[in-house]
Amino acid sequence: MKIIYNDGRIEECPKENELHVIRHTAAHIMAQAIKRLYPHADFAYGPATEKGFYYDVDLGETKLNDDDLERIENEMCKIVKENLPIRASVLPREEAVALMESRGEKYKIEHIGDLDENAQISFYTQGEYVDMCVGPHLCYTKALKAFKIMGQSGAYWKNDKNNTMLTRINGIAFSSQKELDDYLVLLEEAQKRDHRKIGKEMNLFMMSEEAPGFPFFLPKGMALKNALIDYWREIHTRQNYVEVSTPMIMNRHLWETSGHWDHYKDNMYSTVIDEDTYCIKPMNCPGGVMVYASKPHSYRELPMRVGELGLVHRHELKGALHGLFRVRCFTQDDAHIFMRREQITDEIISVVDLINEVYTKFGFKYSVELSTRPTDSMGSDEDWEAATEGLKNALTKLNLPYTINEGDGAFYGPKIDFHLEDSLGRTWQCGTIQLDFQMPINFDLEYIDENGEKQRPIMIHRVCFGSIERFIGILTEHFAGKFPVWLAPTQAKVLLVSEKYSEYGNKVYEALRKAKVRCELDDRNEKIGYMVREAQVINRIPYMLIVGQKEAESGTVSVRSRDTAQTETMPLSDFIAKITDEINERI
RNA sequence: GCUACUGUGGCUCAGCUGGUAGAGCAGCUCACUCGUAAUGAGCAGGUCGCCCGUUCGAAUCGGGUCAGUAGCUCCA
Repeated sequence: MKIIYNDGRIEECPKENELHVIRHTAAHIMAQAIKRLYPHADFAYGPATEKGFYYDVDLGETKLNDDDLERIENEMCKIVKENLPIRASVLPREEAVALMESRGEKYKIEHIGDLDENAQISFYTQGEYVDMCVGPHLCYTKALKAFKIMGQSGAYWKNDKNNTMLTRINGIAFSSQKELDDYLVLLEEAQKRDHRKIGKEMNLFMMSEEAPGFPFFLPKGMALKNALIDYWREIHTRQNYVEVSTPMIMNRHLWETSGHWDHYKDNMYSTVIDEDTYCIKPMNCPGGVMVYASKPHSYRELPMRVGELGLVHRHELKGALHGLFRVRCFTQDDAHIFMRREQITDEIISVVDLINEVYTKFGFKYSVELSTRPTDSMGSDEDWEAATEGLKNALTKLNLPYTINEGDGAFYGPKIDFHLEDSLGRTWQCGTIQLDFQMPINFDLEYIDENGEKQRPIMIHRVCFGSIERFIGILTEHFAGKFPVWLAPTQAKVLLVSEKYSEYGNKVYEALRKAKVRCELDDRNEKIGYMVREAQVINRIPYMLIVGQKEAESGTVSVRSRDTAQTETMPLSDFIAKITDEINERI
């Protein structure tokens, strides 16, 4: 595949850049199509992305509907057919501005203003269309083989909500029609794993118009959540964490001390009690801090690891809500670690190890970000510097690759964030480790050192799952609802071949219950195929125990596996031993 | 909060240009007592998210509002 660079060179495209160039050219061709249909369109940015491409365009008062998008796509096809040559050119700054002015491209002019003074400003031309762009691009419009417009949305100029709202039209492009078709099939498959859909099918959770963003956990979802919590308690006890529970509602005064009132009040729910303002906790830290402050501490107690499964409420913008991924109330598997300065690196390493252990257990791939000081924050530059260095040191020591997310830290400290992918490849922050020098100052926390002197502890705020709700969403999509036995809401279901065997079926069911297996009995007058389908396909139950004459006579069960659809007949006691082993796999 | 779109029985959906709703699944009842991805028949279930308006008449048109979807902004 030949491509043209902005200095006019035409060369073979490195394989790894092909898709990017194809998508970037697709963006230009789309812009050209838009300009033909809407001559008043002003273009902003139109990059290739990881999945496709988009162009942000100012259409003034014009609103687009689906038919309009189809028209744009058709016009793109025409441009491809016209097989226009794509040419590059470079202009000095003034001429570049003049050219863009003559074409009424105000965003491009503003863009030139943002560029380095000596920057070469290059343009790509195809037919009547000219775009300011560094390239490279395909050499002919016909070289674009496969693309599709996927939708539109609003987007702010320069991603700043104080700027004009532009129309973002996004699409996907591939090097062949087959790859495009494959991708669309993949998308369909991914949608089948959507936790909102599976959550409904499996009766895990529900939402109500009466409580937007506040999920209801149904019995099945609660079983899953509790299994996850059991696991969490086991590993945290092993790591010498203790657990507390602190109040959901506390006086506004406390939130002023912690700094939440100043930095976070737009996201906090509050209420009036006896003429005083009380806030519903958006975070657990002040509670944890109060527990620490409730008595004096010796350096011998440090590091002190205090866990709390805290239900927090945050007023998130309604447009941001998304199934279990973005909700207004969620359970944080929180912990606050109080420690001495010299313990920072070791503690962070041990928390990273723990998070890694958990994610590895589920087979998750994750990415790590280091988020630094935001504009709206508190504390001295030195403390922020030291805290950020502390996190960096730990990451370096662990040899963990990470990217830096400038200005995305918490208002009280920098953080290491762990991101997990959903079925569509969108990433969601789950685990986070935040180093905090501020809260101990605000609450005047101290411990007595080996010389009998008062010292200020440092705090870590950390979560593994992040939000149990979000984590369950990720888990659901990761496993497509086919949870491992130890997590599955229902682990085994007894299916009767006919009512005649209900006595033996009940015996099997009771034996399973006694063995602490989460189980059900299907004694409806239905064909076995019907019950199997429901248990395996809809409810995704790991084991179906088919019970009929044969089994009743021999004291066995026919075990059908959800994952292999194979059946194996074994004595009931053998099955109980087998499933008990699998339930214990969580440890 | 912003942009576009969507909103019909528990679930998935049909209902063309306005004449007061239809299917499949699930549920219930009955028959069949059945061996591993849907047995058959019958019954019941909706003032079409909500409010206002246009009209002789609105699930269908207009406005508002609430909720949801995709993305933006923001965030676990």
